Amino acid sequence: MDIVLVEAGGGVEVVELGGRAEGAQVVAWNELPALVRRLEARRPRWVWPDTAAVYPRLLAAGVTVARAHDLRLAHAILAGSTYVGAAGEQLPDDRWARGEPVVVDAAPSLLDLPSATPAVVLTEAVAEHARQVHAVATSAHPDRLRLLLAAESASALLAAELGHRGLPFDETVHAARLTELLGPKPVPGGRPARLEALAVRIRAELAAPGLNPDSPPELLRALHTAGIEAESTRQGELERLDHPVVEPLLQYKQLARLLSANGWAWMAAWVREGRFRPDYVPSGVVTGRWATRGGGALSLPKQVRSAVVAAPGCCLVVADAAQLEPRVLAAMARDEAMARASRAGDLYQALVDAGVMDTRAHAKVAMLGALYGATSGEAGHLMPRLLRTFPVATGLVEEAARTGERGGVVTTWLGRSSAPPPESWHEVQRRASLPEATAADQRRARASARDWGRFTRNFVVQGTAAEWAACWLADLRRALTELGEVDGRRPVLVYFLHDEVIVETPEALAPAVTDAVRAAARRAGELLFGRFPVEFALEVARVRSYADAD
DNA sequence: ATCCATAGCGCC
DNA sequence: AGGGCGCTATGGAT
Repeated sequence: MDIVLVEAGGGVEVVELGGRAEGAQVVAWNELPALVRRLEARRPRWVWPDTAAVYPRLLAAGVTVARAHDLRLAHAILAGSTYVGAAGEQLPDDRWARGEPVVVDAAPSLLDLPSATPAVVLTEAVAEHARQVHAVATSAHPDRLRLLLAAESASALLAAELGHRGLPFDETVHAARLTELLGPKPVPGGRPARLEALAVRIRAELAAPGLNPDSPPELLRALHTAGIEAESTRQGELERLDHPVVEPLLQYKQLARLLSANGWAWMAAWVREGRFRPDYVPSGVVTGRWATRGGGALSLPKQVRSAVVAAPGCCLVVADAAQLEPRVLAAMARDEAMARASRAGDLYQALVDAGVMDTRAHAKVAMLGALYGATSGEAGHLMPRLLRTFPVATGLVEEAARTGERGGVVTTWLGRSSAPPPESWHEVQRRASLPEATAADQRRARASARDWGRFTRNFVVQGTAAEWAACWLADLRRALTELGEVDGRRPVLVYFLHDEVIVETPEALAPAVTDAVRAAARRAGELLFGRFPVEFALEVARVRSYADAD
């Protein structure tokens, strides 16, 4: 059963599609939670313009829903997908994908406040939904697209739930860590004591009294003045220098980074009542990965993870998919040899055991090089062996690269297509083919063609890996609701990071959660790739603190 | 005062 | 000359 829900005026309009109920119900926002709770018992799919605009308000009222169809996210996928044929032309209105108002209910008066969320009349939402259903049904892969849209919408629900629930975060632990490393919390705008002490040493070593080590240009000039030849102030380059300033400078940079990215100000802004609540943006990345807005949740440094501690009586089940992208590539390419390696557990070690690579480190560099399009250095050197060993899998990414170099569009396994290159890209290519083109024009064109090729090469793998992860999440989210509760607490997802999840659970349910996480990974593999025998290995840890997970 | 690009570093 | 991001501080431009 599908129920379409749109915001209308000060409330919402709700209608059941294909149901017996005549017409739509109009309810005020404060009546909505009760209505949703009542209808949810019938396990509907909620069809709405934008999960991010509606669901947080329901969560705030204590209401969760099991299934949804996000018209905005679905539109973005379908309008660009090469799987969608002529029906795609009926999805021209990009306002759907951007979450902008599609139709405004009434002529705005001077007193109307601008709405933060799209105003869509019910008939428009119903019509858009019908267009999307038709586009899927008439596509080259209806089953894949249906799976993708379901997983995408489930991700949207989960993203709102994660933002609402937050990641358990012990401010006392983090504050103690900051004080230990940086010194006591400074006055606003001031430098912590340990950082200031390092700055003093740096200035002395470089004989640069007024130097602000936070300024890369200033620092570079000071290095030059001191007779140190460096091209940049990057860590990797500083490490190679032989000079007494290097040690305090590297320490300074590391601590300054901690202070600015995850210091006291960060904690005050993003941690409340023992929970870190970032703002997740599912599909915020072109490849379909999640992004975040504020809080930097997708780069929670290892240094900070000791403060992520489960509530009393609970523990964290931390699971991450080992070498997800190569496994995904093996499956989508139907590469039997690489699939065999995937079943060995550690895919990189399997390459060593098979005599393909001499060390695990080399195997990893070579594999990532193939996914990213490395041409030089160590990875470039190891590439020929990989091409010979896995011609099918590497052939798939090579082909994706060539498509991109020609300015073409590539598509993930479930049907997300890359955007075509911008007009400026074509312009560069055109200029190089003119009779009067210079050698520089041609060099530039070749370089930008290769750049776009590396993008499309990685897009198909990174994008399909994101699809696997979304299916994994969706199944896990559902499975966790069936595990019951202990002392009023039930297992819940609290974090997601590309190929890694954290479930906070009562201790007693941790074994069941571990099973559910593994079962969900198996099911995700089957949902995407059927019976093709690729194994999606998980590393699962049961810990009190996130820092103990690896 | 505010916007924008860059450098640098964190994560996958 | 290795893909995708977010974030902060800086410094020049407006």
